[in-house]
Parts: sequence; structure tokens; C-alpha cells
Amino acid sequence: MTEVQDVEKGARARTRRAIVDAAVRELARDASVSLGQIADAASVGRTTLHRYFPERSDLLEAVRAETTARLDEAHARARLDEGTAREALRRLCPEYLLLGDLLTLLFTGVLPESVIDEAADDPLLALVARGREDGSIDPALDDAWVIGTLWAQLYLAWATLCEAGTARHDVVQMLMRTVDKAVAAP
Amino acid sequence: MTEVQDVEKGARARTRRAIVDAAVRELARDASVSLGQIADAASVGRTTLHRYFPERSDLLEAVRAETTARLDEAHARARLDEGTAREALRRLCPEYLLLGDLLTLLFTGVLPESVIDEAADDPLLALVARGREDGSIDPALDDAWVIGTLWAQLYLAWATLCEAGTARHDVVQMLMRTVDKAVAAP
DNA sequence: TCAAAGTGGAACACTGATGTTCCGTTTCGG
DNA sequence: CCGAAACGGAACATCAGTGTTCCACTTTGA
Repeated sequence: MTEVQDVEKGARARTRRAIVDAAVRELARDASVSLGQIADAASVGRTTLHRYFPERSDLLEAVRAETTARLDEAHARARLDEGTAREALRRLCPEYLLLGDLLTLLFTGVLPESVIDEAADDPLLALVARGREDGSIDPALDDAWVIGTLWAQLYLAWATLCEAGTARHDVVQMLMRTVDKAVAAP
Repeated sequence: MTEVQDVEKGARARTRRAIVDAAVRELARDASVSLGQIADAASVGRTTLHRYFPERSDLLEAVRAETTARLDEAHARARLDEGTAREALRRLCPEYLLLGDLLTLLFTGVLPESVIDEAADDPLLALVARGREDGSIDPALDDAWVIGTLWAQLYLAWATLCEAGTARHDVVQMLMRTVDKAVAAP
């Protein structure tokens, strides 16, 4: 039997990617954007969009899958289990910031919050646990609060990048500094 | 001529309040909730809702006004200009947390972000400026970043209160501790 | 080159939200 | 107690988004 292909070939792959990318962009701008606007943003006919994603929920599922994959990539690039937990956390910040509009989707509820839990909670909980062993994380804060602080400050960083004209480098510096100080043991 | 009354009397005031309260609650649950659902949540007929707020935008405007008023109240209760900036910031945290669902509306974009700017930025900027003078605020962080950190952690605190079974007192403690450490001068 | 694959647009039915009108009933205040 | 104010529900027109079908036009690759 023919396996369901994650990777389609040639034109189909390009079109599909254009649609998903446009969906992420437009959904970040307005969570209740119409499929017609997404199709326009992808420079594609609405008919074609429905050919790839018969229902709106199918498109959202593709965006969810994209998000999960990008989260996994970020974890891999940050090499969470190398060096001290503190170093790993510093490496993770700029990687997460590369998620871009996907951060908006995660924070505005376009995607269910469970996406964060399923894709990111395990590696982050392990990271926090490691940080507690070496005594570098504030024992007065919950595991969930420590991780939540990372996400909350990350959203601030992304919002700052989008709105103000603050340079990416400065934003990353403030992000790492704030998270580090907030969760570090006194 | 008869002045437009901010405060209506008797039955009208009660009904109006029930509708606005229900709108805040339901909009926090789902930003694209229908007017029918809001009317149901307010135990009011949809006709009645339209009698008070002819269009959806009129209801949203009332919610916006409510938010601004509640923000002003919070600032007043926190007495931002008494004591040190650090003390004032500690007093402000639990007051802001009392905003409840309004925090969700501010963070999910149901209300334009300008609501925060217009109602809260002036007092907060003054507070941060005062904190800088006495050297208690980290000079490596922007004014906007300091204020943004407050809001970001506040949203984490509210989300923690809603989802998990964490006690309000513990959430307030972690919120004040995290904000304090994050923005304090080293 | 030529058929298959991919695409876009027009047209259609369907649905749910919105805003409005009308009218009978309930509630409240003088 | 009684009239005015407030209310709820039914019905209606309107509108935008959705999902579908059909057909003609490109692009592609064997």
C-alpha cells in the first residue's frame, strides 16, 4: 500500500507550504481571519485552498503540526541537556524567539494551549529539574511558574520585536537577563 | 437639556451591569462569542441586549470603558506615589490581579492594546522613573520592558489562578517575587 | 508534443450571526 | 392600584463565511 507522505513533491509541496505559511501569518494578525483572506495572502485561489484543506479545521491541524515540529527543532538546536541548566536556558531563548508568529498563535489561543504542554513541557520540566539539582533555580517558585515565566517573557520579547523598533539583539539580551534573574536562586 | 447619564437608575442600571459583566466573562472565554450567548449568560433576551447596545461595537465600547475605570481604581488603591517605588509595585500586583477576566481581554486582543497604553502607561512610567532615581531598577532594561514584564507576569499569574488549583495567596507571592527579582537593580 | 496534473474563477446552497420590528406579558413606581 | 417602563420572544431581511461543483485555462514532465 502507498504510505501517506508527509513530504509531497514539487508543485504540491510548494503550494501547500505557501498556504500554511500564509495561514500562520494571517492568523497571527487576526485569529478569525477568513479562508478567503488566507488564500489571497498565499496568492492562491480559494478553490485551491479547499483542495488541500477541505475544512478550516484541516488547515488549523496543519498549523498545529507545523508548530509542534518547529518547537521540536528549537529544542534540538538548543541542546537542552548539554552544559548547565542555566546555559541551556540561555541558548533556548533566541531559538524560541525564532518561532515568530507561531508565538502569537500559541498565546492568543488560536491553537489550543495543549500544544505547548505536549511538545514543550517534557523537555522543559527536565531542564528545570536539572536546574533544581544544581541549586540554580529559586526553590520558592513552582516548576510550572518557572516555565510559565519563560513563556510570558518570551511573548513580551516577541511583542517588543513586532511593535517597537528595538533591535533583535537588545531584545534577546533583555529577555535572557530578565528570565535569568527572575528564576535564579537568590 | 437632559444630560447623558453615566449612572442609570434602578432596573436599567441592574440590567446594563448584568449584560456588561456577562460580556466580560464570555468574551474572556471566547473572543468571538455571539451576542446571543452573551444575552443568555446575562439571563436576558437578545432583544433586550440590543435595546441597551444597538450594535456589537457599542457593547465592546462599554467593556472598554469598564476596563479603563477598573484600571484607574486599581491605581488609586495601590497608592502608587506613596513609599518607595518597590513598595508601590508590590501593592500594585494584587490590585491588578483583581481585574480578573479583564486581564484576559487585554491580553488576547479583544480590546485594543491601546487601552493599556492610555489608562496605565502614564502612572506606570512615572513609577518606573521614580524607581530609577532611587537606583532600585535595573538600568539594563528599557522602561517599556520593565512595564511589559509586569504585565507578562501578571498574565501568567491570572492564567495560573484560572487553570491550576494554586491558591491565590501563593500566586500573588510568586508574582511579586518574580517581578521584583526580574526588574531589580543587581 | 501532448496528456495529466494543477490551478483559478464563477456559481450555488447552506449556515450562523446580526440588526430590526412588532406585540403580548411582566414589573415597578407614583 | 394602574399606567408607564421594561422585558422576552417570534419573525424577518441581510450579510459574510463556508463548503461544493463545474469548467476552462496553464504548467509540467514523460
